[in-house]
Amino acid sequence: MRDSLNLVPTMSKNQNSTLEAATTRTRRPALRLTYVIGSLDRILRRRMSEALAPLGLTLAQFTALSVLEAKGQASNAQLAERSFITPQSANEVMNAMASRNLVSREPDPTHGRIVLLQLTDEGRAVLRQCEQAVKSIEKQMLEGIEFEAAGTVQRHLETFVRNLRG
Amino acid sequence: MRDSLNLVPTMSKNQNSTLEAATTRTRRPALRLTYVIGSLDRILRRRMSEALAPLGLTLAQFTALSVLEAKGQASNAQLAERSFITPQSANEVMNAMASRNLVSREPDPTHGRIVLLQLTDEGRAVLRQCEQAVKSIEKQMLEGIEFEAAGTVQRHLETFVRNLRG
DNA sequence: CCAATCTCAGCACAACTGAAATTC
DNA sequence: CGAATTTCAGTTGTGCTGAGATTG
Repeated sequence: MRDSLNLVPTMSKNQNSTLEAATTRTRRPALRLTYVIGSLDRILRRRMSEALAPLGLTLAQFTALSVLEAKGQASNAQLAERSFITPQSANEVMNAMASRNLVSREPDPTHGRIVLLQLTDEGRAVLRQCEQAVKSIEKQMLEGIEFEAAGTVQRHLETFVRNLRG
Repeated sequence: MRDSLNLVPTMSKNQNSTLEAATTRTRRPALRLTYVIGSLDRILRRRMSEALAPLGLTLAQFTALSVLEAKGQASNAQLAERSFITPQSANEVMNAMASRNLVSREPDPTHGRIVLLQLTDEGRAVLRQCEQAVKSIEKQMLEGIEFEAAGTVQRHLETFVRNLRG
Protein backbone atom coordinates (compact mmCIF):
# COMPACT_ATOMS: atom_id res chain seq x y z
CA MET A 1 0.00 0.00 0.00
CA ARG A 2 2.50 2.52 1.07
CA ASP A 3 5.10 2.05 -1.57
CA SER A 4 2.74 0.80 -4.18
CA LEU A 5 4.28 -1.94 -6.19
CA ASN A 6 7.42 -0.75 -7.80
CA LEU A 7 11.01 0.27 -7.51
CA VAL A 8 11.58 0.26 -3.82
CA PRO A 9 13.15 -3.04 -2.91
CA THR A 10 14.79 -1.48 0.08
CA MET A 11 13.01 -2.49 3.20
CA SER A 12 14.07 -6.07 3.07
CA LYS A 13 12.32 -6.81 6.29
CA ASN A 14 9.32 -5.69 8.26
CA GLN A 15 7.77 -3.71 5.48
CA ASN A 16 4.61 -4.06 7.48
CA SER A 17 3.99 -3.15 11.05
CA THR A 18 3.50 0.54 11.68
CA LEU A 19 7.09 1.57 11.08
CA GLU A 20 7.35 3.19 14.45
CA ALA A 21 7.87 -0.07 16.24
CA ALA A 22 11.29 -0.25 14.67
CA THR A 23 12.39 3.29 15.33
CA THR A 24 14.81 2.40 18.03
CA ARG A 25 16.86 -0.25 16.33
CA THR A 26 16.40 0.11 12.61
CA ARG A 27 19.58 1.35 11.07
CA ARG A 28 18.22 2.00 7.62
CA PRO A 29 16.22 4.94 6.40
CA ALA A 30 15.34 2.70 3.48
CA LEU A 31 13.62 5.24 1.35
CA ARG A 32 13.28 5.68 -2.32
CA LEU A 33 16.02 5.35 -4.85
CA THR A 34 15.83 9.10 -5.45
CA TYR A 35 16.51 9.67 -1.78
CA VAL A 36 19.62 7.51 -1.87
CA ILE A 37 20.86 9.33 -4.95
CA GLY A 38 20.30 12.67 -3.25
CA SER A 39 22.03 11.60 -0.07
CA LEU A 40 25.01 10.26 -1.90
CA ASP A 41 25.33 13.42 -3.94
CA ARG A 42 25.16 15.59 -0.84
CA ILE A 43 27.91 13.68 0.92
CA LEU A 44 30.01 13.55 -2.19
CA ARG A 45 29.55 17.26 -2.74
CA ARG A 46 30.70 18.06 0.77
CA ARG A 47 33.71 15.79 0.65
CA MET A 48 34.79 16.91 -2.79
CA SER A 49 34.34 20.58 -1.97
CA GLU A 50 36.59 20.11 1.04
CA ALA A 51 39.20 18.38 -1.08
CA LEU A 52 39.09 21.05 -3.77
CA ALA A 53 39.10 24.07 -1.48
CA PRO A 54 42.89 24.06 -0.96
CA LEU A 55 43.25 24.31 -4.72
CA GLY A 56 40.95 27.31 -4.81
CA LEU A 57 38.32 25.61 -6.92
CA THR A 58 34.65 25.00 -6.31
CA LEU A 59 33.02 21.74 -7.26
CA ALA A 60 31.18 23.38 -10.14
CA GLN A 61 34.46 24.67 -11.50
CA PHE A 62 36.09 21.26 -11.27
CA THR A 63 33.12 19.75 -13.06
CA ALA A 64 33.35 22.34 -15.80
CA LEU A 65 37.05 21.68 -16.25
CA SER A 66 36.40 17.95 -16.52
CA VAL A 67 33.67 18.38 -19.07
CA LEU A 68 35.77 20.78 -21.06
CA GLU A 69 38.65 18.35 -21.16
CA ALA A 70 36.39 15.55 -22.32
CA LYS A 71 34.87 17.75 -24.98
CA GLY A 72 38.14 19.33 -26.00
CA GLN A 73 36.70 22.57 -27.26
CA ALA A 74 33.18 23.85 -26.87
CA SER A 75 30.93 26.85 -26.81
CA ASN A 76 29.32 27.91 -23.60
CA ALA A 77 25.96 26.68 -24.85
CA GLN A 78 27.32 23.23 -25.66
CA LEU A 79 29.04 23.04 -22.34
CA ALA A 80 25.86 23.93 -20.52
CA GLU A 81 23.97 21.18 -22.26
CA ARG A 82 26.62 18.62 -21.38
CA SER A 83 26.56 19.72 -17.79
CA PHE A 84 22.78 19.72 -17.56
CA ILE A 85 22.61 23.34 -16.48
CA THR A 86 21.45 26.55 -18.13
CA PRO A 87 23.82 28.58 -20.30
CA GLN A 88 23.61 31.35 -17.76
CA SER A 89 24.89 29.15 -14.97
CA ALA A 90 27.64 27.79 -17.15
CA ASN A 91 28.65 31.28 -18.12
CA GLU A 92 29.05 32.30 -14.52
CA VAL A 93 31.36 29.40 -13.79
CA MET A 94 33.34 30.10 -16.93
CA ASN A 95 33.80 33.74 -16.01
CA ALA A 96 35.56 32.74 -12.83
CA MET A 97 37.85 30.34 -14.63
CA ALA A 98 38.63 32.57 -17.57
CA SER A 99 39.72 35.31 -15.19
CA ARG A 100 42.04 32.80 -13.54
CA ASN A 101 43.44 31.78 -16.89
CA LEU A 102 42.31 28.20 -16.59
CA VAL A 103 40.31 28.39 -19.80
CA SER A 104 40.77 30.51 -22.89
CA ARG A 105 37.96 32.20 -24.80
CA GLU A 106 38.35 32.76 -28.49
CA PRO A 107 35.68 33.86 -30.92
CA ASP A 108 34.60 31.12 -33.28
CA PRO A 109 36.08 32.02 -36.67
CA THR A 110 33.09 30.55 -38.47
CA HIS A 111 30.38 32.12 -36.35
CA GLY A 112 30.82 35.56 -34.89
CA ARG A 113 28.76 35.33 -31.73
CA ILE A 114 30.01 32.00 -30.49
CA VAL A 115 32.93 31.99 -28.09
CA LEU A 116 34.97 28.83 -28.08
CA LEU A 117 36.24 27.70 -24.71
CA GLN A 118 39.29 25.57 -24.22
CA LEU A 119 41.50 24.42 -21.38
CA THR A 120 44.76 26.28 -21.03
CA ASP A 121 47.92 24.43 -20.06
CA GLU A 122 47.47 25.86 -16.61
CA GLY A 123 43.89 24.65 -16.57
CA ARG A 124 44.99 21.17 -17.50
CA ALA A 125 47.60 21.21 -14.75
CA VAL A 126 45.06 22.33 -12.16
CA LEU A 127 42.63 19.70 -13.36
CA ARG A 128 45.23 17.02 -12.80
CA GLN A 129 45.76 18.25 -9.27
CA CYS A 130 42.02 18.17 -8.69
CA GLU A 131 41.72 14.64 -9.96
CA GLN A 132 44.46 13.61 -7.63
CA ALA A 133 42.69 15.25 -4.71
CA VAL A 134 39.40 13.61 -5.55
CA LYS A 135 40.76 10.17 -6.26
CA SER A 136 41.01 9.10 -2.64
CA ILE A 137 37.38 9.99 -2.01
CA GLU A 138 36.27 7.84 -4.90
CA LYS A 139 38.47 5.07 -3.68
CA GLN A 140 36.92 5.18 -0.24
CA MET A 141 33.44 5.24 -1.73
CA LEU A 142 34.09 2.13 -3.77
CA GLU A 143 35.72 0.16 -1.00
CA GLY A 144 34.66 -3.46 -1.17
CA ILE A 145 32.94 -2.95 -4.51
CA GLU A 146 34.18 -5.02 -7.37
CA PHE A 147 35.52 -3.17 -10.36
CA GLU A 148 32.96 -4.69 -12.64
CA ALA A 149 30.07 -3.88 -10.34
CA ALA A 150 31.10 -0.24 -10.23
CA GLY A 151 31.01 -0.15 -13.99
CA THR A 152 27.57 -1.69 -14.01
CA VAL A 153 26.29 0.87 -11.56
CA GLN A 154 27.73 3.68 -13.64
CA ARG A 155 26.11 2.39 -16.81
CA HIS A 156 22.78 2.12 -15.09
CA LEU A 157 23.02 5.65 -13.75
CA GLU A 158 23.85 6.86 -17.24
CA THR A 159 20.72 5.14 -18.44
CA PHE A 160 18.74 6.92 -15.73
CA VAL A 161 20.07 10.23 -16.97
CA ARG A 162 19.23 9.38 -20.56
CA ASN A 163 15.72 8.31 -19.59
CA LEU A 164 15.06 11.53 -17.73
CA ARG A 165 16.49 13.73 -20.44
CA GLY A 166 13.71 12.40 -22.58
CA MET B 1 48.73 7.55 -16.42
CA ARG B 2 45.97 10.02 -16.10
CA ASP B 3 43.33 7.91 -14.53
CA SER B 4 45.79 5.58 -12.95
CA LEU B 5 44.33 2.15 -12.69
CA ASN B 6 41.08 2.18 -10.91
CA LEU B 7 37.42 2.91 -10.82
CA VAL B 8 36.84 4.61 -14.10
CA PRO B 9 35.70 2.04 -16.57
CA THR B 10 34.61 4.79 -18.89
CA MET B 11 36.82 6.71 -21.20
CA SER B 12 38.82 9.84 -21.24
CA LYS B 13 40.11 10.14 -24.74
CA ASN B 14 39.71 7.97 -27.72
CA GLN B 15 42.27 5.33 -27.17
CA ASN B 16 39.76 3.17 -25.44
CA SER B 17 37.36 2.45 -28.22
CA THR B 18 36.18 -0.89 -26.93
CA LEU B 19 33.53 0.38 -24.56
CA GLU B 20 31.90 3.21 -26.44
CA ALA B 21 31.94 1.46 -29.73
CA ALA B 22 28.87 -0.43 -28.68
CA THR B 23 26.97 2.72 -27.78
CA THR B 24 26.44 5.62 -30.11
CA ARG B 25 29.19 7.57 -31.75
CA THR B 26 31.31 9.55 -29.35
CA ARG B 27 28.14 10.87 -27.85
CA ARG B 28 29.26 10.42 -24.26
CA PRO B 29 31.19 12.69 -21.99
CA ALA B 30 31.80 9.52 -19.99
CA LEU B 31 33.46 11.05 -17.00
CA ARG B 32 33.90 9.82 -13.52
CA LEU B 33 31.29 8.03 -11.53
CA THR B 34 31.02 11.05 -9.27
CA TYR B 35 30.19 13.17 -12.29
CA VAL B 36 27.39 10.85 -13.31
CA ILE B 37 25.99 10.87 -9.80
CA GLY B 38 26.07 14.65 -9.73
CA SER B 39 24.41 14.96 -13.12
CA LEU B 40 21.67 12.57 -12.20
CA ASP B 41 21.01 14.35 -8.94
CA ARG B 42 20.82 17.71 -10.68
CA ILE B 43 18.27 16.50 -13.21
CA LEU B 44 16.30 14.68 -10.57
CA ARG B 45 16.32 17.73 -8.36
CA ARG B 46 14.97 19.91 -11.12
CA ARG B 47 12.27 17.48 -12.14
CA MET B 48 11.17 16.76 -8.60
CA SER B 49 11.11 20.43 -7.65
CA GLU B 50 8.84 21.11 -10.59
CA ALA B 51 6.57 18.27 -9.57
CA LEU B 52 6.41 19.42 -5.95
CA ALA B 53 5.94 23.13 -6.63
CA PRO B 54 2.17 22.86 -7.19
CA LEU B 55 1.93 21.31 -3.72
CA GLY B 56 3.81 24.21 -2.22
CA LEU B 57 6.71 22.10 -1.04
CA THR B 58 10.40 22.33 -1.79
CA LEU B 59 12.46 19.23 -2.40
CA ALA B 60 14.19 19.59 0.94
CA GLN B 61 10.83 19.67 2.67
CA PHE B 62 9.65 16.56 0.86
CA THR B 63 12.84 14.81 1.84
CA ALA B 64 12.42 15.80 5.46
CA LEU B 65 8.83 14.55 5.47
CA SER B 66 9.96 11.23 4.03
CA VAL B 67 12.71 10.79 6.56
CA LEU B 68 10.41 11.74 9.36
CA GLU B 69 7.86 9.19 8.27
CA ALA B 70 10.48 6.48 8.10
CA LYS B 71 11.83 7.40 11.50
CA GLY B 72 8.42 7.89 13.06
CA GLN B 73 9.50 10.36 15.68
CA ALA B 74 12.81 12.12 15.99
CA SER B 75 14.66 15.09 17.34
CA ASN B 76 16.01 17.68 15.01
CA ALA B 77 19.55 16.46 15.62
CA GLN B 78 18.64 12.87 14.77
CA LEU B 79 16.83 13.99 11.69
CA ALA B 80 19.81 15.99 10.53
CA GLU B 81 22.08 13.01 10.87
CA ARG B 82 19.72 10.79 8.89
CA SER B 83 19.49 13.38 6.19
CA PHE B 84 23.23 13.92 6.05
CA ILE B 85 22.93 17.63 6.71
CA THR B 86 23.76 19.89 9.64
CA PRO B 87 21.28 20.44 12.45
CA GLN B 88 21.08 24.07 11.43
CA SER B 89 19.95 23.19 7.95
CA ALA B 90 17.46 20.67 9.23
CA ASN B 91 16.08 23.20 11.66
CA GLU B 92 15.41 25.69 8.92
CA VAL B 93 13.45 23.16 6.92
CA MET B 94 11.51 22.11 9.99
CA ASN B 95 10.57 25.69 10.79
CA ALA B 96 8.83 26.00 7.47
CA MET B 97 6.91 22.80 7.97
CA ALA B 98 5.97 23.34 11.57
CA SER B 99 4.46 26.68 10.64
CA ARG B 100 2.42 24.93 7.99
CA ASN B 101 1.28 22.33 10.47
CA LEU B 102 2.83 19.44 8.63
CA VAL B 103 4.89 18.43 11.62
CA SER B 104 4.32 18.82 15.32
CA ARG B 105 6.96 19.81 17.85
CA GLU B 106 6.66 18.59 21.37
CA PRO B 107 9.27 18.80 24.07
CA ASP B 108 10.79 15.44 24.96
CA PRO B 109 9.36 14.49 28.36
CA THR B 110 12.58 12.77 29.36
CA HIS B 111 15.00 15.46 28.25
CA GLY B 112 14.15 19.13 28.49
CA ARG B 113 16.09 20.59 25.64
CA ILE B 114 15.14 18.07 23.00
CA VAL B 115 12.15 18.77 20.80
CA LEU B 116 10.50 15.74 19.31
CA LEU B 117 9.24 16.11 15.78
CA GLN B 118 6.46 14.08 14.29
CA LEU B 119 4.31 14.06 11.19
CA THR B 120 0.81 15.42 11.66
CA ASP B 121 -2.12 13.84 9.87
CA GLU B 122 -1.98 16.72 7.47
CA GLY B 123 1.71 16.12 6.96
CA ARG B 124 1.07 12.51 6.19
CA ALA B 125 -1.61 13.45 3.68
CA VAL B 126 0.65 15.94 1.95
CA LEU B 127 3.45 13.39 1.88
CA ARG B 128 1.19 10.96 0.12
CA GLN B 129 0.38 13.56 -2.50
CA CYS B 130 4.06 14.26 -2.96
CA GLU B 131 4.86 10.62 -3.46
CA GLN B 132 2.16 10.41 -6.07
CA ALA B 133 3.59 13.42 -7.85
CA VAL B 134 7.10 12.02 -7.81
CA LYS B 135 6.21 8.49 -8.79
CA SER B 136 5.97 9.18 -12.50
CA ILE B 137 9.43 10.70 -12.55
CA GLU B 138 10.91 7.62 -10.94
CA LYS B 139 9.03 5.47 -13.37
CA GLN B 140 10.44 7.36 -16.32
CA MET B 141 13.92 7.15 -14.88
CA LEU B 142 13.75 3.39 -14.55
CA GLU B 143 12.28 2.75 -17.96
CA GLY B 144 13.76 -0.36 -19.45
CA ILE B 145 15.54 -1.25 -16.23
CA GLU B 146 14.67 -4.55 -14.70
CA PHE B 147 13.23 -4.48 -11.25
CA GLU B 148 16.04 -6.55 -9.85
CA ALA B 149 18.73 -4.40 -11.43
CA ALA B 150 17.22 -1.28 -9.87
CA GLY B 151 17.45 -2.96 -6.49
CA THR B 152 21.07 -3.85 -7.07
CA VAL B 153 21.90 -0.29 -8.01
CA GLN B 154 20.18 1.02 -4.91
CA ARG B 155 22.05 -1.40 -2.66
CA HIS B 156 25.33 -0.39 -4.20
CA LEU B 157 24.58 3.28 -3.76
CA GLU B 158 23.71 2.63 -0.13
CA THR B 159 27.08 0.97 0.25
CA PHE B 160 28.73 4.03 -1.27
CA VAL B 161 27.02 6.20 1.33
CA ARG B 162 28.08 3.89 4.14
CA ASN B 163 31.64 3.85 2.92
CA LEU B 164 31.83 7.62 2.77
CA ARG B 165 30.23 8.12 6.13
CA GLY B 166 33.15 6.31 7.68
C1' DC C 1 12.09 39.02 -38.52
C1' DC C 2 13.86 34.62 -36.40
C1' DA C 3 16.73 31.83 -33.97
C1' DA C 4 20.71 30.99 -31.49
C1' DT C 5 24.21 32.72 -28.51
C1' DC C 6 26.17 35.29 -25.04
C1' DT C 7 25.85 38.12 -20.98
C1' DC C 8 24.07 41.21 -17.20
C1' DA C 9 21.05 41.43 -13.39
C1' DG C 10 18.29 39.78 -9.76
C1' DC C 11 16.52 36.00 -7.21
C1' DA C 12 15.75 31.26 -4.81
C1' DC C 13 17.14 27.24 -2.58
C1' DA C 14 19.79 24.57 0.33
C1' DA C 15 23.50 23.97 2.33
C1' DC C 16 27.27 25.93 5.30
C1' DT C 17 29.96 28.26 9.63
C1' DG C 18 29.75 30.90 13.81
C1' DA C 19 27.84 31.89 18.00
C1' DA C 20 24.55 32.02 21.79
C1' DA C 21 21.20 29.96 24.95
C1' DT C 22 19.53 25.92 27.31
C1' DT C 23 19.63 21.58 29.62
C1' DC C 24 21.46 17.40 31.61
C1' DC D 1 32.32 22.50 33.83
C1' DG D 2 31.49 19.87 29.62
C1' DA D 3 28.60 17.83 26.16
C1' DA D 4 24.52 17.80 23.53
C1' DT D 5 20.63 20.27 21.54
C1' DT D 6 18.31 23.97 19.69
C1' DT D 7 18.17 28.18 17.26
C1' DC D 8 19.49 32.91 15.50
C1' DA D 9 22.34 35.26 12.13
C1' DG D 10 25.19 35.68 8.27
C1' DT D 11 27.43 33.62 4.19
C1' DT D 12 28.37 30.67 0.21
C1' DG D 13 27.66 27.72 -3.75
C1' DT D 14 24.91 26.86 -7.40
C1' DG D 15 21.35 26.94 -9.75
C1' DC D 16 17.26 29.61 -11.77
C1' DT D 17 14.32 33.32 -14.66
C1' DG D 18 14.12 37.63 -17.11
C1' DA D 19 15.82 40.76 -20.24
C1' DG D 20 18.91 42.75 -23.51
C1' DA D 21 22.48 42.72 -27.12
C1' DT D 22 24.56 40.56 -31.16
C1' DT D 23 25.13 37.70 -35.00
C1' DG D 24 23.91 34.77 -39.06
